Amino acid sequence: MQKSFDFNAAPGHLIRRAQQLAVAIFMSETADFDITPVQFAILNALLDVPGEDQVTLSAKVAFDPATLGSVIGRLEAKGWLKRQADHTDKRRKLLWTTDEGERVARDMVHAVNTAQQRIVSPLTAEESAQLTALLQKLISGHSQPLINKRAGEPKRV
Amino acid sequence: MQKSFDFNAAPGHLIRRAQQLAVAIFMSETADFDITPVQFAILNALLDVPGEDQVTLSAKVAFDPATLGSVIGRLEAKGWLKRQADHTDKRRKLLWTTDEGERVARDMVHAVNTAQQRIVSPLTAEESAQLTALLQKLISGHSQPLINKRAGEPKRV
DNA sequence: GCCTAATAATATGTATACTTATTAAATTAC
DNA sequence: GTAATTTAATAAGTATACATATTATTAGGC
Repeated sequence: MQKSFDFNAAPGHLIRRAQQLAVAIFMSETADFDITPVQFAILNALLDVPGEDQVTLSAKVAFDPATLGSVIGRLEAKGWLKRQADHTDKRRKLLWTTDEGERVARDMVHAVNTAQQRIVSPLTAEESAQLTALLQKLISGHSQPLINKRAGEPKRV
Repeated sequence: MQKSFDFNAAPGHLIRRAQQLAVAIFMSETADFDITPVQFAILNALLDVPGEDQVTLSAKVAFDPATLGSVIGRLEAKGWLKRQADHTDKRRKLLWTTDEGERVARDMVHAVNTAQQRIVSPLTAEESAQLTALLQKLISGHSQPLINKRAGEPKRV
């Protein structure tokens, strides 16, 4: 009772633990595919919009562009994705899934869905829908500072 | 509409984004202290139970023990925490905050509370309480597989 | 049209996060 | 009471995650 700060009631702590669980469940459900949640997200996004550049993709799946580069490098090494220079704008590199990458992503969808269900399995269907709605509201409410994070923060010199 | 998998409705994706936001908000609120959420959690836990060993502490704040070791190393380097061998059980190392570590942790409590409020600021008070309750239920519902993760998972050979 | 701004990608460095392996010490099995 | 098991901590390796810096290229200001 003399706690300086109660972690069990702190949203930040609860979210961190939920994230731990979600990743662990995802990894156990997709163990046969040797892939991470982040890698699947990229592959999946490219199924919808093939030939996207890295910056646009990073915004869509909410990744840091610097991190995305290394993740893409691993996906390329696995042969699931290809990088190709844009002839119109030589700074950009466009991304495509390979045939195998596409096959793997589609084969995984069932396991990914199972993982999502397992994550919320302690909740009732109604509670699960509530949680989703609350998280969506929380995220969209912060979308401004996320997008313009750097511009909004004063530089410490 | 031809999405293979809809991330915007997937709990795993929403939780990951919430975690991103929570960390970013924590870091911006506590920028003056040069500390991370994880480091504060450890310091704070030691205020309540000084002289705890790393394994017990890692279970309490839900960290991987291997990760905890490196985090503690950084806290020790900053002079906020001390490691001391247990004379009864020489395998164990007991942890104490230093005077400065304790002072920093207490000075931070206000900023940490502000961060927690900012995280849920897009929600009403009622929604925020709902989210907390749902996350708590989700986490406690998974606590068994978390604690006995290795024992519960069949080894792939 | 040229010089400056901004942008895409990469590189670098720090900090989680987890797995597996290793080492030292304690516990248990017998 | 010694051997096998278990445990605490550390080490090594991979994968996010982000800030900052660098490089190449494009766009804008004039």
